[in-house]
Amino acid sequence: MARRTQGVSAGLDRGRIAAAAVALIDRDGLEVFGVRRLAQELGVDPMSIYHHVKGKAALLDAVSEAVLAEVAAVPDDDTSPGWEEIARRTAHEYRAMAYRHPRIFPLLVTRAQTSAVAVSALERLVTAMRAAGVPDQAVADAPMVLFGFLNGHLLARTIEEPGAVPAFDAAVYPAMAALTPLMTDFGSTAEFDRMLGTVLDGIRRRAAPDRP
Amino acid sequence: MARRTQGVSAGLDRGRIAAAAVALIDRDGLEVFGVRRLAQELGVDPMSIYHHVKGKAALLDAVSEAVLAEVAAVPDDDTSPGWEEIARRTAHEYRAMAYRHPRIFPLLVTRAQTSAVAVSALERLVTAMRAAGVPDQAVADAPMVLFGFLNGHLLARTIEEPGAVPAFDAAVYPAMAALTPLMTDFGSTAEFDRMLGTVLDGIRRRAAPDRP
DNA sequence: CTTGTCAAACCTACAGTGTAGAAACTACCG
DNA sequence: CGGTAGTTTCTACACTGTAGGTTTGACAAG
Repeated sequence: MARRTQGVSAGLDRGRIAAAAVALIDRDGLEVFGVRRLAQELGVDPMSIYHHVKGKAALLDAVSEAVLAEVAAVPDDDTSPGWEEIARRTAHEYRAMAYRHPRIFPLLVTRAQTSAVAVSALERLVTAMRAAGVPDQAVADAPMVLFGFLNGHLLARTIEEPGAVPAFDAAVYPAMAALTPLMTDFGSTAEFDRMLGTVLDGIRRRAAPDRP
Repeated sequence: MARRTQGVSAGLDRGRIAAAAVALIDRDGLEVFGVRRLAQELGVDPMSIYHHVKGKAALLDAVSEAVLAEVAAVPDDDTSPGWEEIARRTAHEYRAMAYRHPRIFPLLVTRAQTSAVAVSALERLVTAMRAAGVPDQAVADAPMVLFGFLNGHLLARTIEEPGAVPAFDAAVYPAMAALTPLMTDFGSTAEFDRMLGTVLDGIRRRAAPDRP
């Protein structure tokens, strides 16, 4: 048992701890995740972690913050993309993150998101919408509607096993059963894009209220 | 300490246990909820619960099932409401349930919903849409989009303390800060109705694809 | 070189958890 | 009366988060 000696630094800090925790949860899942396991993975005493993170709740905050930070960079490559394009790209980045960390995503959505990366993503979208002359109320609502949908939808996909198309009893639920052939792309990019498009349609409708 | 004698029935069953658990979580919260507390509330030994429910996970399943069952009855009072009306009513029932049990709702959305009440609600909506001649793909997508939004949006409301309007630093996030006056109805019925309307607009657009 | 201070890591211990396994008790059926 | 089935309780165990105290090395001042 290779024990560390006391007092000598193990190079721990919030970032390294969070990164290790992310990897560990990705591998083994949230249910069995704990301070002791994480410490073992880091080759460190469990209590050492508590010198950098206040408690388990703060540890999970750090994890969700680290994962959310991955989605920060929506590239501003071309010239002022327009708000729909920004929304679409951000949504796809967000989705990619969720699929990269399916066992962490439930953690993300059950915590309030006030971190800098989250807010700055909203700021970018909202700025573009105002620049396009969208009415203020529609602008204010748009990110809430969009991320409401994203969180709920992606949560449903990350909970289930991948490729789990539900089966409905045709005798009791004939309509649902009849539609199951159209749900076989459950979890696919195409399905996501279609539903995202539906939500964006709704937002666009409110963005230009002088259309029928 | 009034102990029960062994062997004599305490009238336990899955339903009573679930109901007590719901009340307990509503009162004290999910974090401190446990088998021992629940047993004490029921005046029963902790292990007695395990004879009716397989484990803690199954117990939480029962809780979420019980809460979801509250939303079962969307009244069919008037004559064939039309799918938009059905969707709107179901959404409001669902929201009311979420606000009745804010500490349980996070549990609901992190579990796959295959229970009878959940599916039959979908069946009703989907049947109405087909009867209205909506294209099949739009029908199949509609409940996923709707409940995706509902779960995500309501989750965000139930996590936060009620009436918590976020404050943004105007120097860093000018657009978000400028819009905060329009977010003061955070969590209100009016806000919900507006955003629900946005999503339904999107669904309606896909339901009638021959409009521009 | 000595001494003091500080931060980082470790060790110990404790209350609390979910739950496996067995024992105790009642009720019913023959 | 005896057996059997069904509930409830008892006991015990491995495990959790974490409070409190101890050890160690690094660095600066005297």
